[in-house]
Amino acid sequence: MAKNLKPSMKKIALETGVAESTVCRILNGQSKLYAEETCKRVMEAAARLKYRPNILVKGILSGKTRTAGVMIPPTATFMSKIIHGIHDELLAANYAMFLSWNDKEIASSDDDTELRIIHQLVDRRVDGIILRPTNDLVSGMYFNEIWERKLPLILVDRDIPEVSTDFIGTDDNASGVYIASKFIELEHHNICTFGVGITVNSFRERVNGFESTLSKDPAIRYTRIVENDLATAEEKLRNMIKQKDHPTAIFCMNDYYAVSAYRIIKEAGLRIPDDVSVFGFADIEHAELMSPPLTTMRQFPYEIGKQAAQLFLKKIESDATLPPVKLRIKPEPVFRQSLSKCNKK
Amino acid sequence: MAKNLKPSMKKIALETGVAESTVCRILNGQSKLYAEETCKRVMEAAARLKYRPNILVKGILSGKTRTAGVMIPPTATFMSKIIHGIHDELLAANYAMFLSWNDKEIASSDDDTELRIIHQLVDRRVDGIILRPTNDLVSGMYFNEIWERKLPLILVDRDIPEVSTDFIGTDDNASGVYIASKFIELEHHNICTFGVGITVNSFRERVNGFESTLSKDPAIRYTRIVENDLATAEEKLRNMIKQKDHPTAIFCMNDYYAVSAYRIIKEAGLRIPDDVSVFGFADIEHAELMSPPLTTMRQFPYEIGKQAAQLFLKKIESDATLPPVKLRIKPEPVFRQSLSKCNKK
DNA sequence: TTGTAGGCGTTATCAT
DNA sequence: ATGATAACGCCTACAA
Repeated sequence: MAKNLKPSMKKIALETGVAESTVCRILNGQSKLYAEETCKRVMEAAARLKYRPNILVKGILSGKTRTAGVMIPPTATFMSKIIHGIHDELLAANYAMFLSWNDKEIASSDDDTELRIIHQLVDRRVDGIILRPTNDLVSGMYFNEIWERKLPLILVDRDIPEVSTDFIGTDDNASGVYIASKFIELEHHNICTFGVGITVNSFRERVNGFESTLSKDPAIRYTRIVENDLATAEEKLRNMIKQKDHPTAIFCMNDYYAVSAYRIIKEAGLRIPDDVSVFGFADIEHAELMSPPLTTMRQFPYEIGKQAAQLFLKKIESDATLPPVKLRIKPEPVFRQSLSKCNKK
Repeated sequence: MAKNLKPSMKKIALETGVAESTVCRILNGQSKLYAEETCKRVMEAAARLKYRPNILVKGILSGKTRTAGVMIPPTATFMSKIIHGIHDELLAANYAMFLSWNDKEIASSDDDTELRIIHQLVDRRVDGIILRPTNDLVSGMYFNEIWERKLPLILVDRDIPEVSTDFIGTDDNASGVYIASKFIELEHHNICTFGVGITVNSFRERVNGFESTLSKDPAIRYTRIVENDLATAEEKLRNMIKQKDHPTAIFCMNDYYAVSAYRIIKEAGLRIPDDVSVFGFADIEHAELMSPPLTTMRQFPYEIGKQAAQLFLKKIESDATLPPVKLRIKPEPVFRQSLSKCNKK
């Protein structure tokens, strides 16, 4: 009977006795060209067969799939919110989103996950890619696969400095400056940073802004604890905090490290903020529930996602090669109870 | 010069002076059929042109895109973990994942987001769909679009009872039974539930198991507070808790409602668990940080996701129509400090 | 107002 | 050991 199994224009054409091109034009809104009677028959058949266009074909023909490849792990709320922003913006523009990621922290040379994912995306002819670099040592290797194909690439949250790509994230440097100024304003003179992963650009920027501000005041004693792994960092902080002249103010590279710092400070029998002030970064949910509630910087992940997707769409829909955009959204301090004026000496 | 802009088999064929079908076979691992020299030339050209196969075409030809449509909002950690499980399993099988969702709670009739998303997926010819129903009133409408095309559909977290589809989730009924038994064991005689959204099947199951167990003991006084909106539910609980004979044990439909219950109990000047015991559901992160730390049921979202994806793959890769699977993973109680023996009377 | 023909990139089939 | 051809579903020129 019906030769073709799946609904297609050909099948509609066969059933209605018109040419495929007729079906095509009617279904694509050029019905005014045709006799009302023909249109009706075609539309009716399409509805009856539950016809849906095959976008894969359009993709082949036009080279545009209205699809974005997104490589961001939804492992923390912060990241999920970025994805959320991207998603909403893409959906509004009727784009679909592939989501995939490699959540392994360490870049073992035999792990080709990133490459496999990029190939999955390229082979499906996504129009571009939005990704959050894991750290700047690894990711670079795979970027070639993207650039070689001249696919728009938008980085979020973490920039890769050596490379001129579009980037949407937080103004980390300014944040570091802000927090340092705050510590100075509160008369702290013995200060340290605490965190893991200096190969992550956002952390580096925070530290840079922070240190450059502190260094203006020669009376300040400063120690940087940003190690390659948490255990080492914790060990260092534990040792410092035991000393009589321990730091009175700690800038934690993010709120998770602040949780860790809290524990170390409390174990040493010190109080927050009376003995040690703590400033976090990111404003994760339980920052508010910590005791005392953590003072931290609130970022705008949903907004970052939205902006990233908007830029993505702009890049795609203008054929011209636009110069790379770097957008750093200013975070907002959230003052709670982990910060006070220096009580010491 | 090179006529075609993008790398393709045709282009490789042109550059190397062989036929397209030759290129095709060599690139698909049938090189032993050919002269070494030819293979080398073709491979070299492919590498030089950075050739990547166009999977869209394979999709058209084979009807298989190695792609899943996933409709789950990564709005809570629980859901992100489900997505994580699905992702890992799909990636291992070299499937790609479209992710999209409608996070509007209320089903306004002019909101066609769900339908639009399903069309996005269908039009891109996904091999099947994994989704978490928002509630059983709404989603049904759109399922037709999926069934009509005989696409495998796997439900996660929330089943839709009237419908015989594959489902992977938590054993909610057994959980309700368990918690009720626990309350009875702790000699509570005045008990209530607290939550929002009885049109959500998982909640209904929890309540069913809970109530059916309680009803075996006629000495127990029981009130169900499961309303259509949070404000109403809170109002009811607030009123109850003020009474002299307030409930001494509350089963919250999930941990978020437990947060709300905690506040109401504390505002009434009562202590947890001395005056009122609270049992949550889901084990969200800050359950542990609440004061007192919340006793709750831990679910296994990552596992749910993995199982869902495995089932998805099984459905797709066997042509036969398998009977629907319903898998309910048993959650695990996590005892912390919000639960105690009844002190009253 | 409608139809025909060719092509997009790949593969399977049937030659040579 | 290699080529030619048709087909997948859709679209665009170019007829008629």
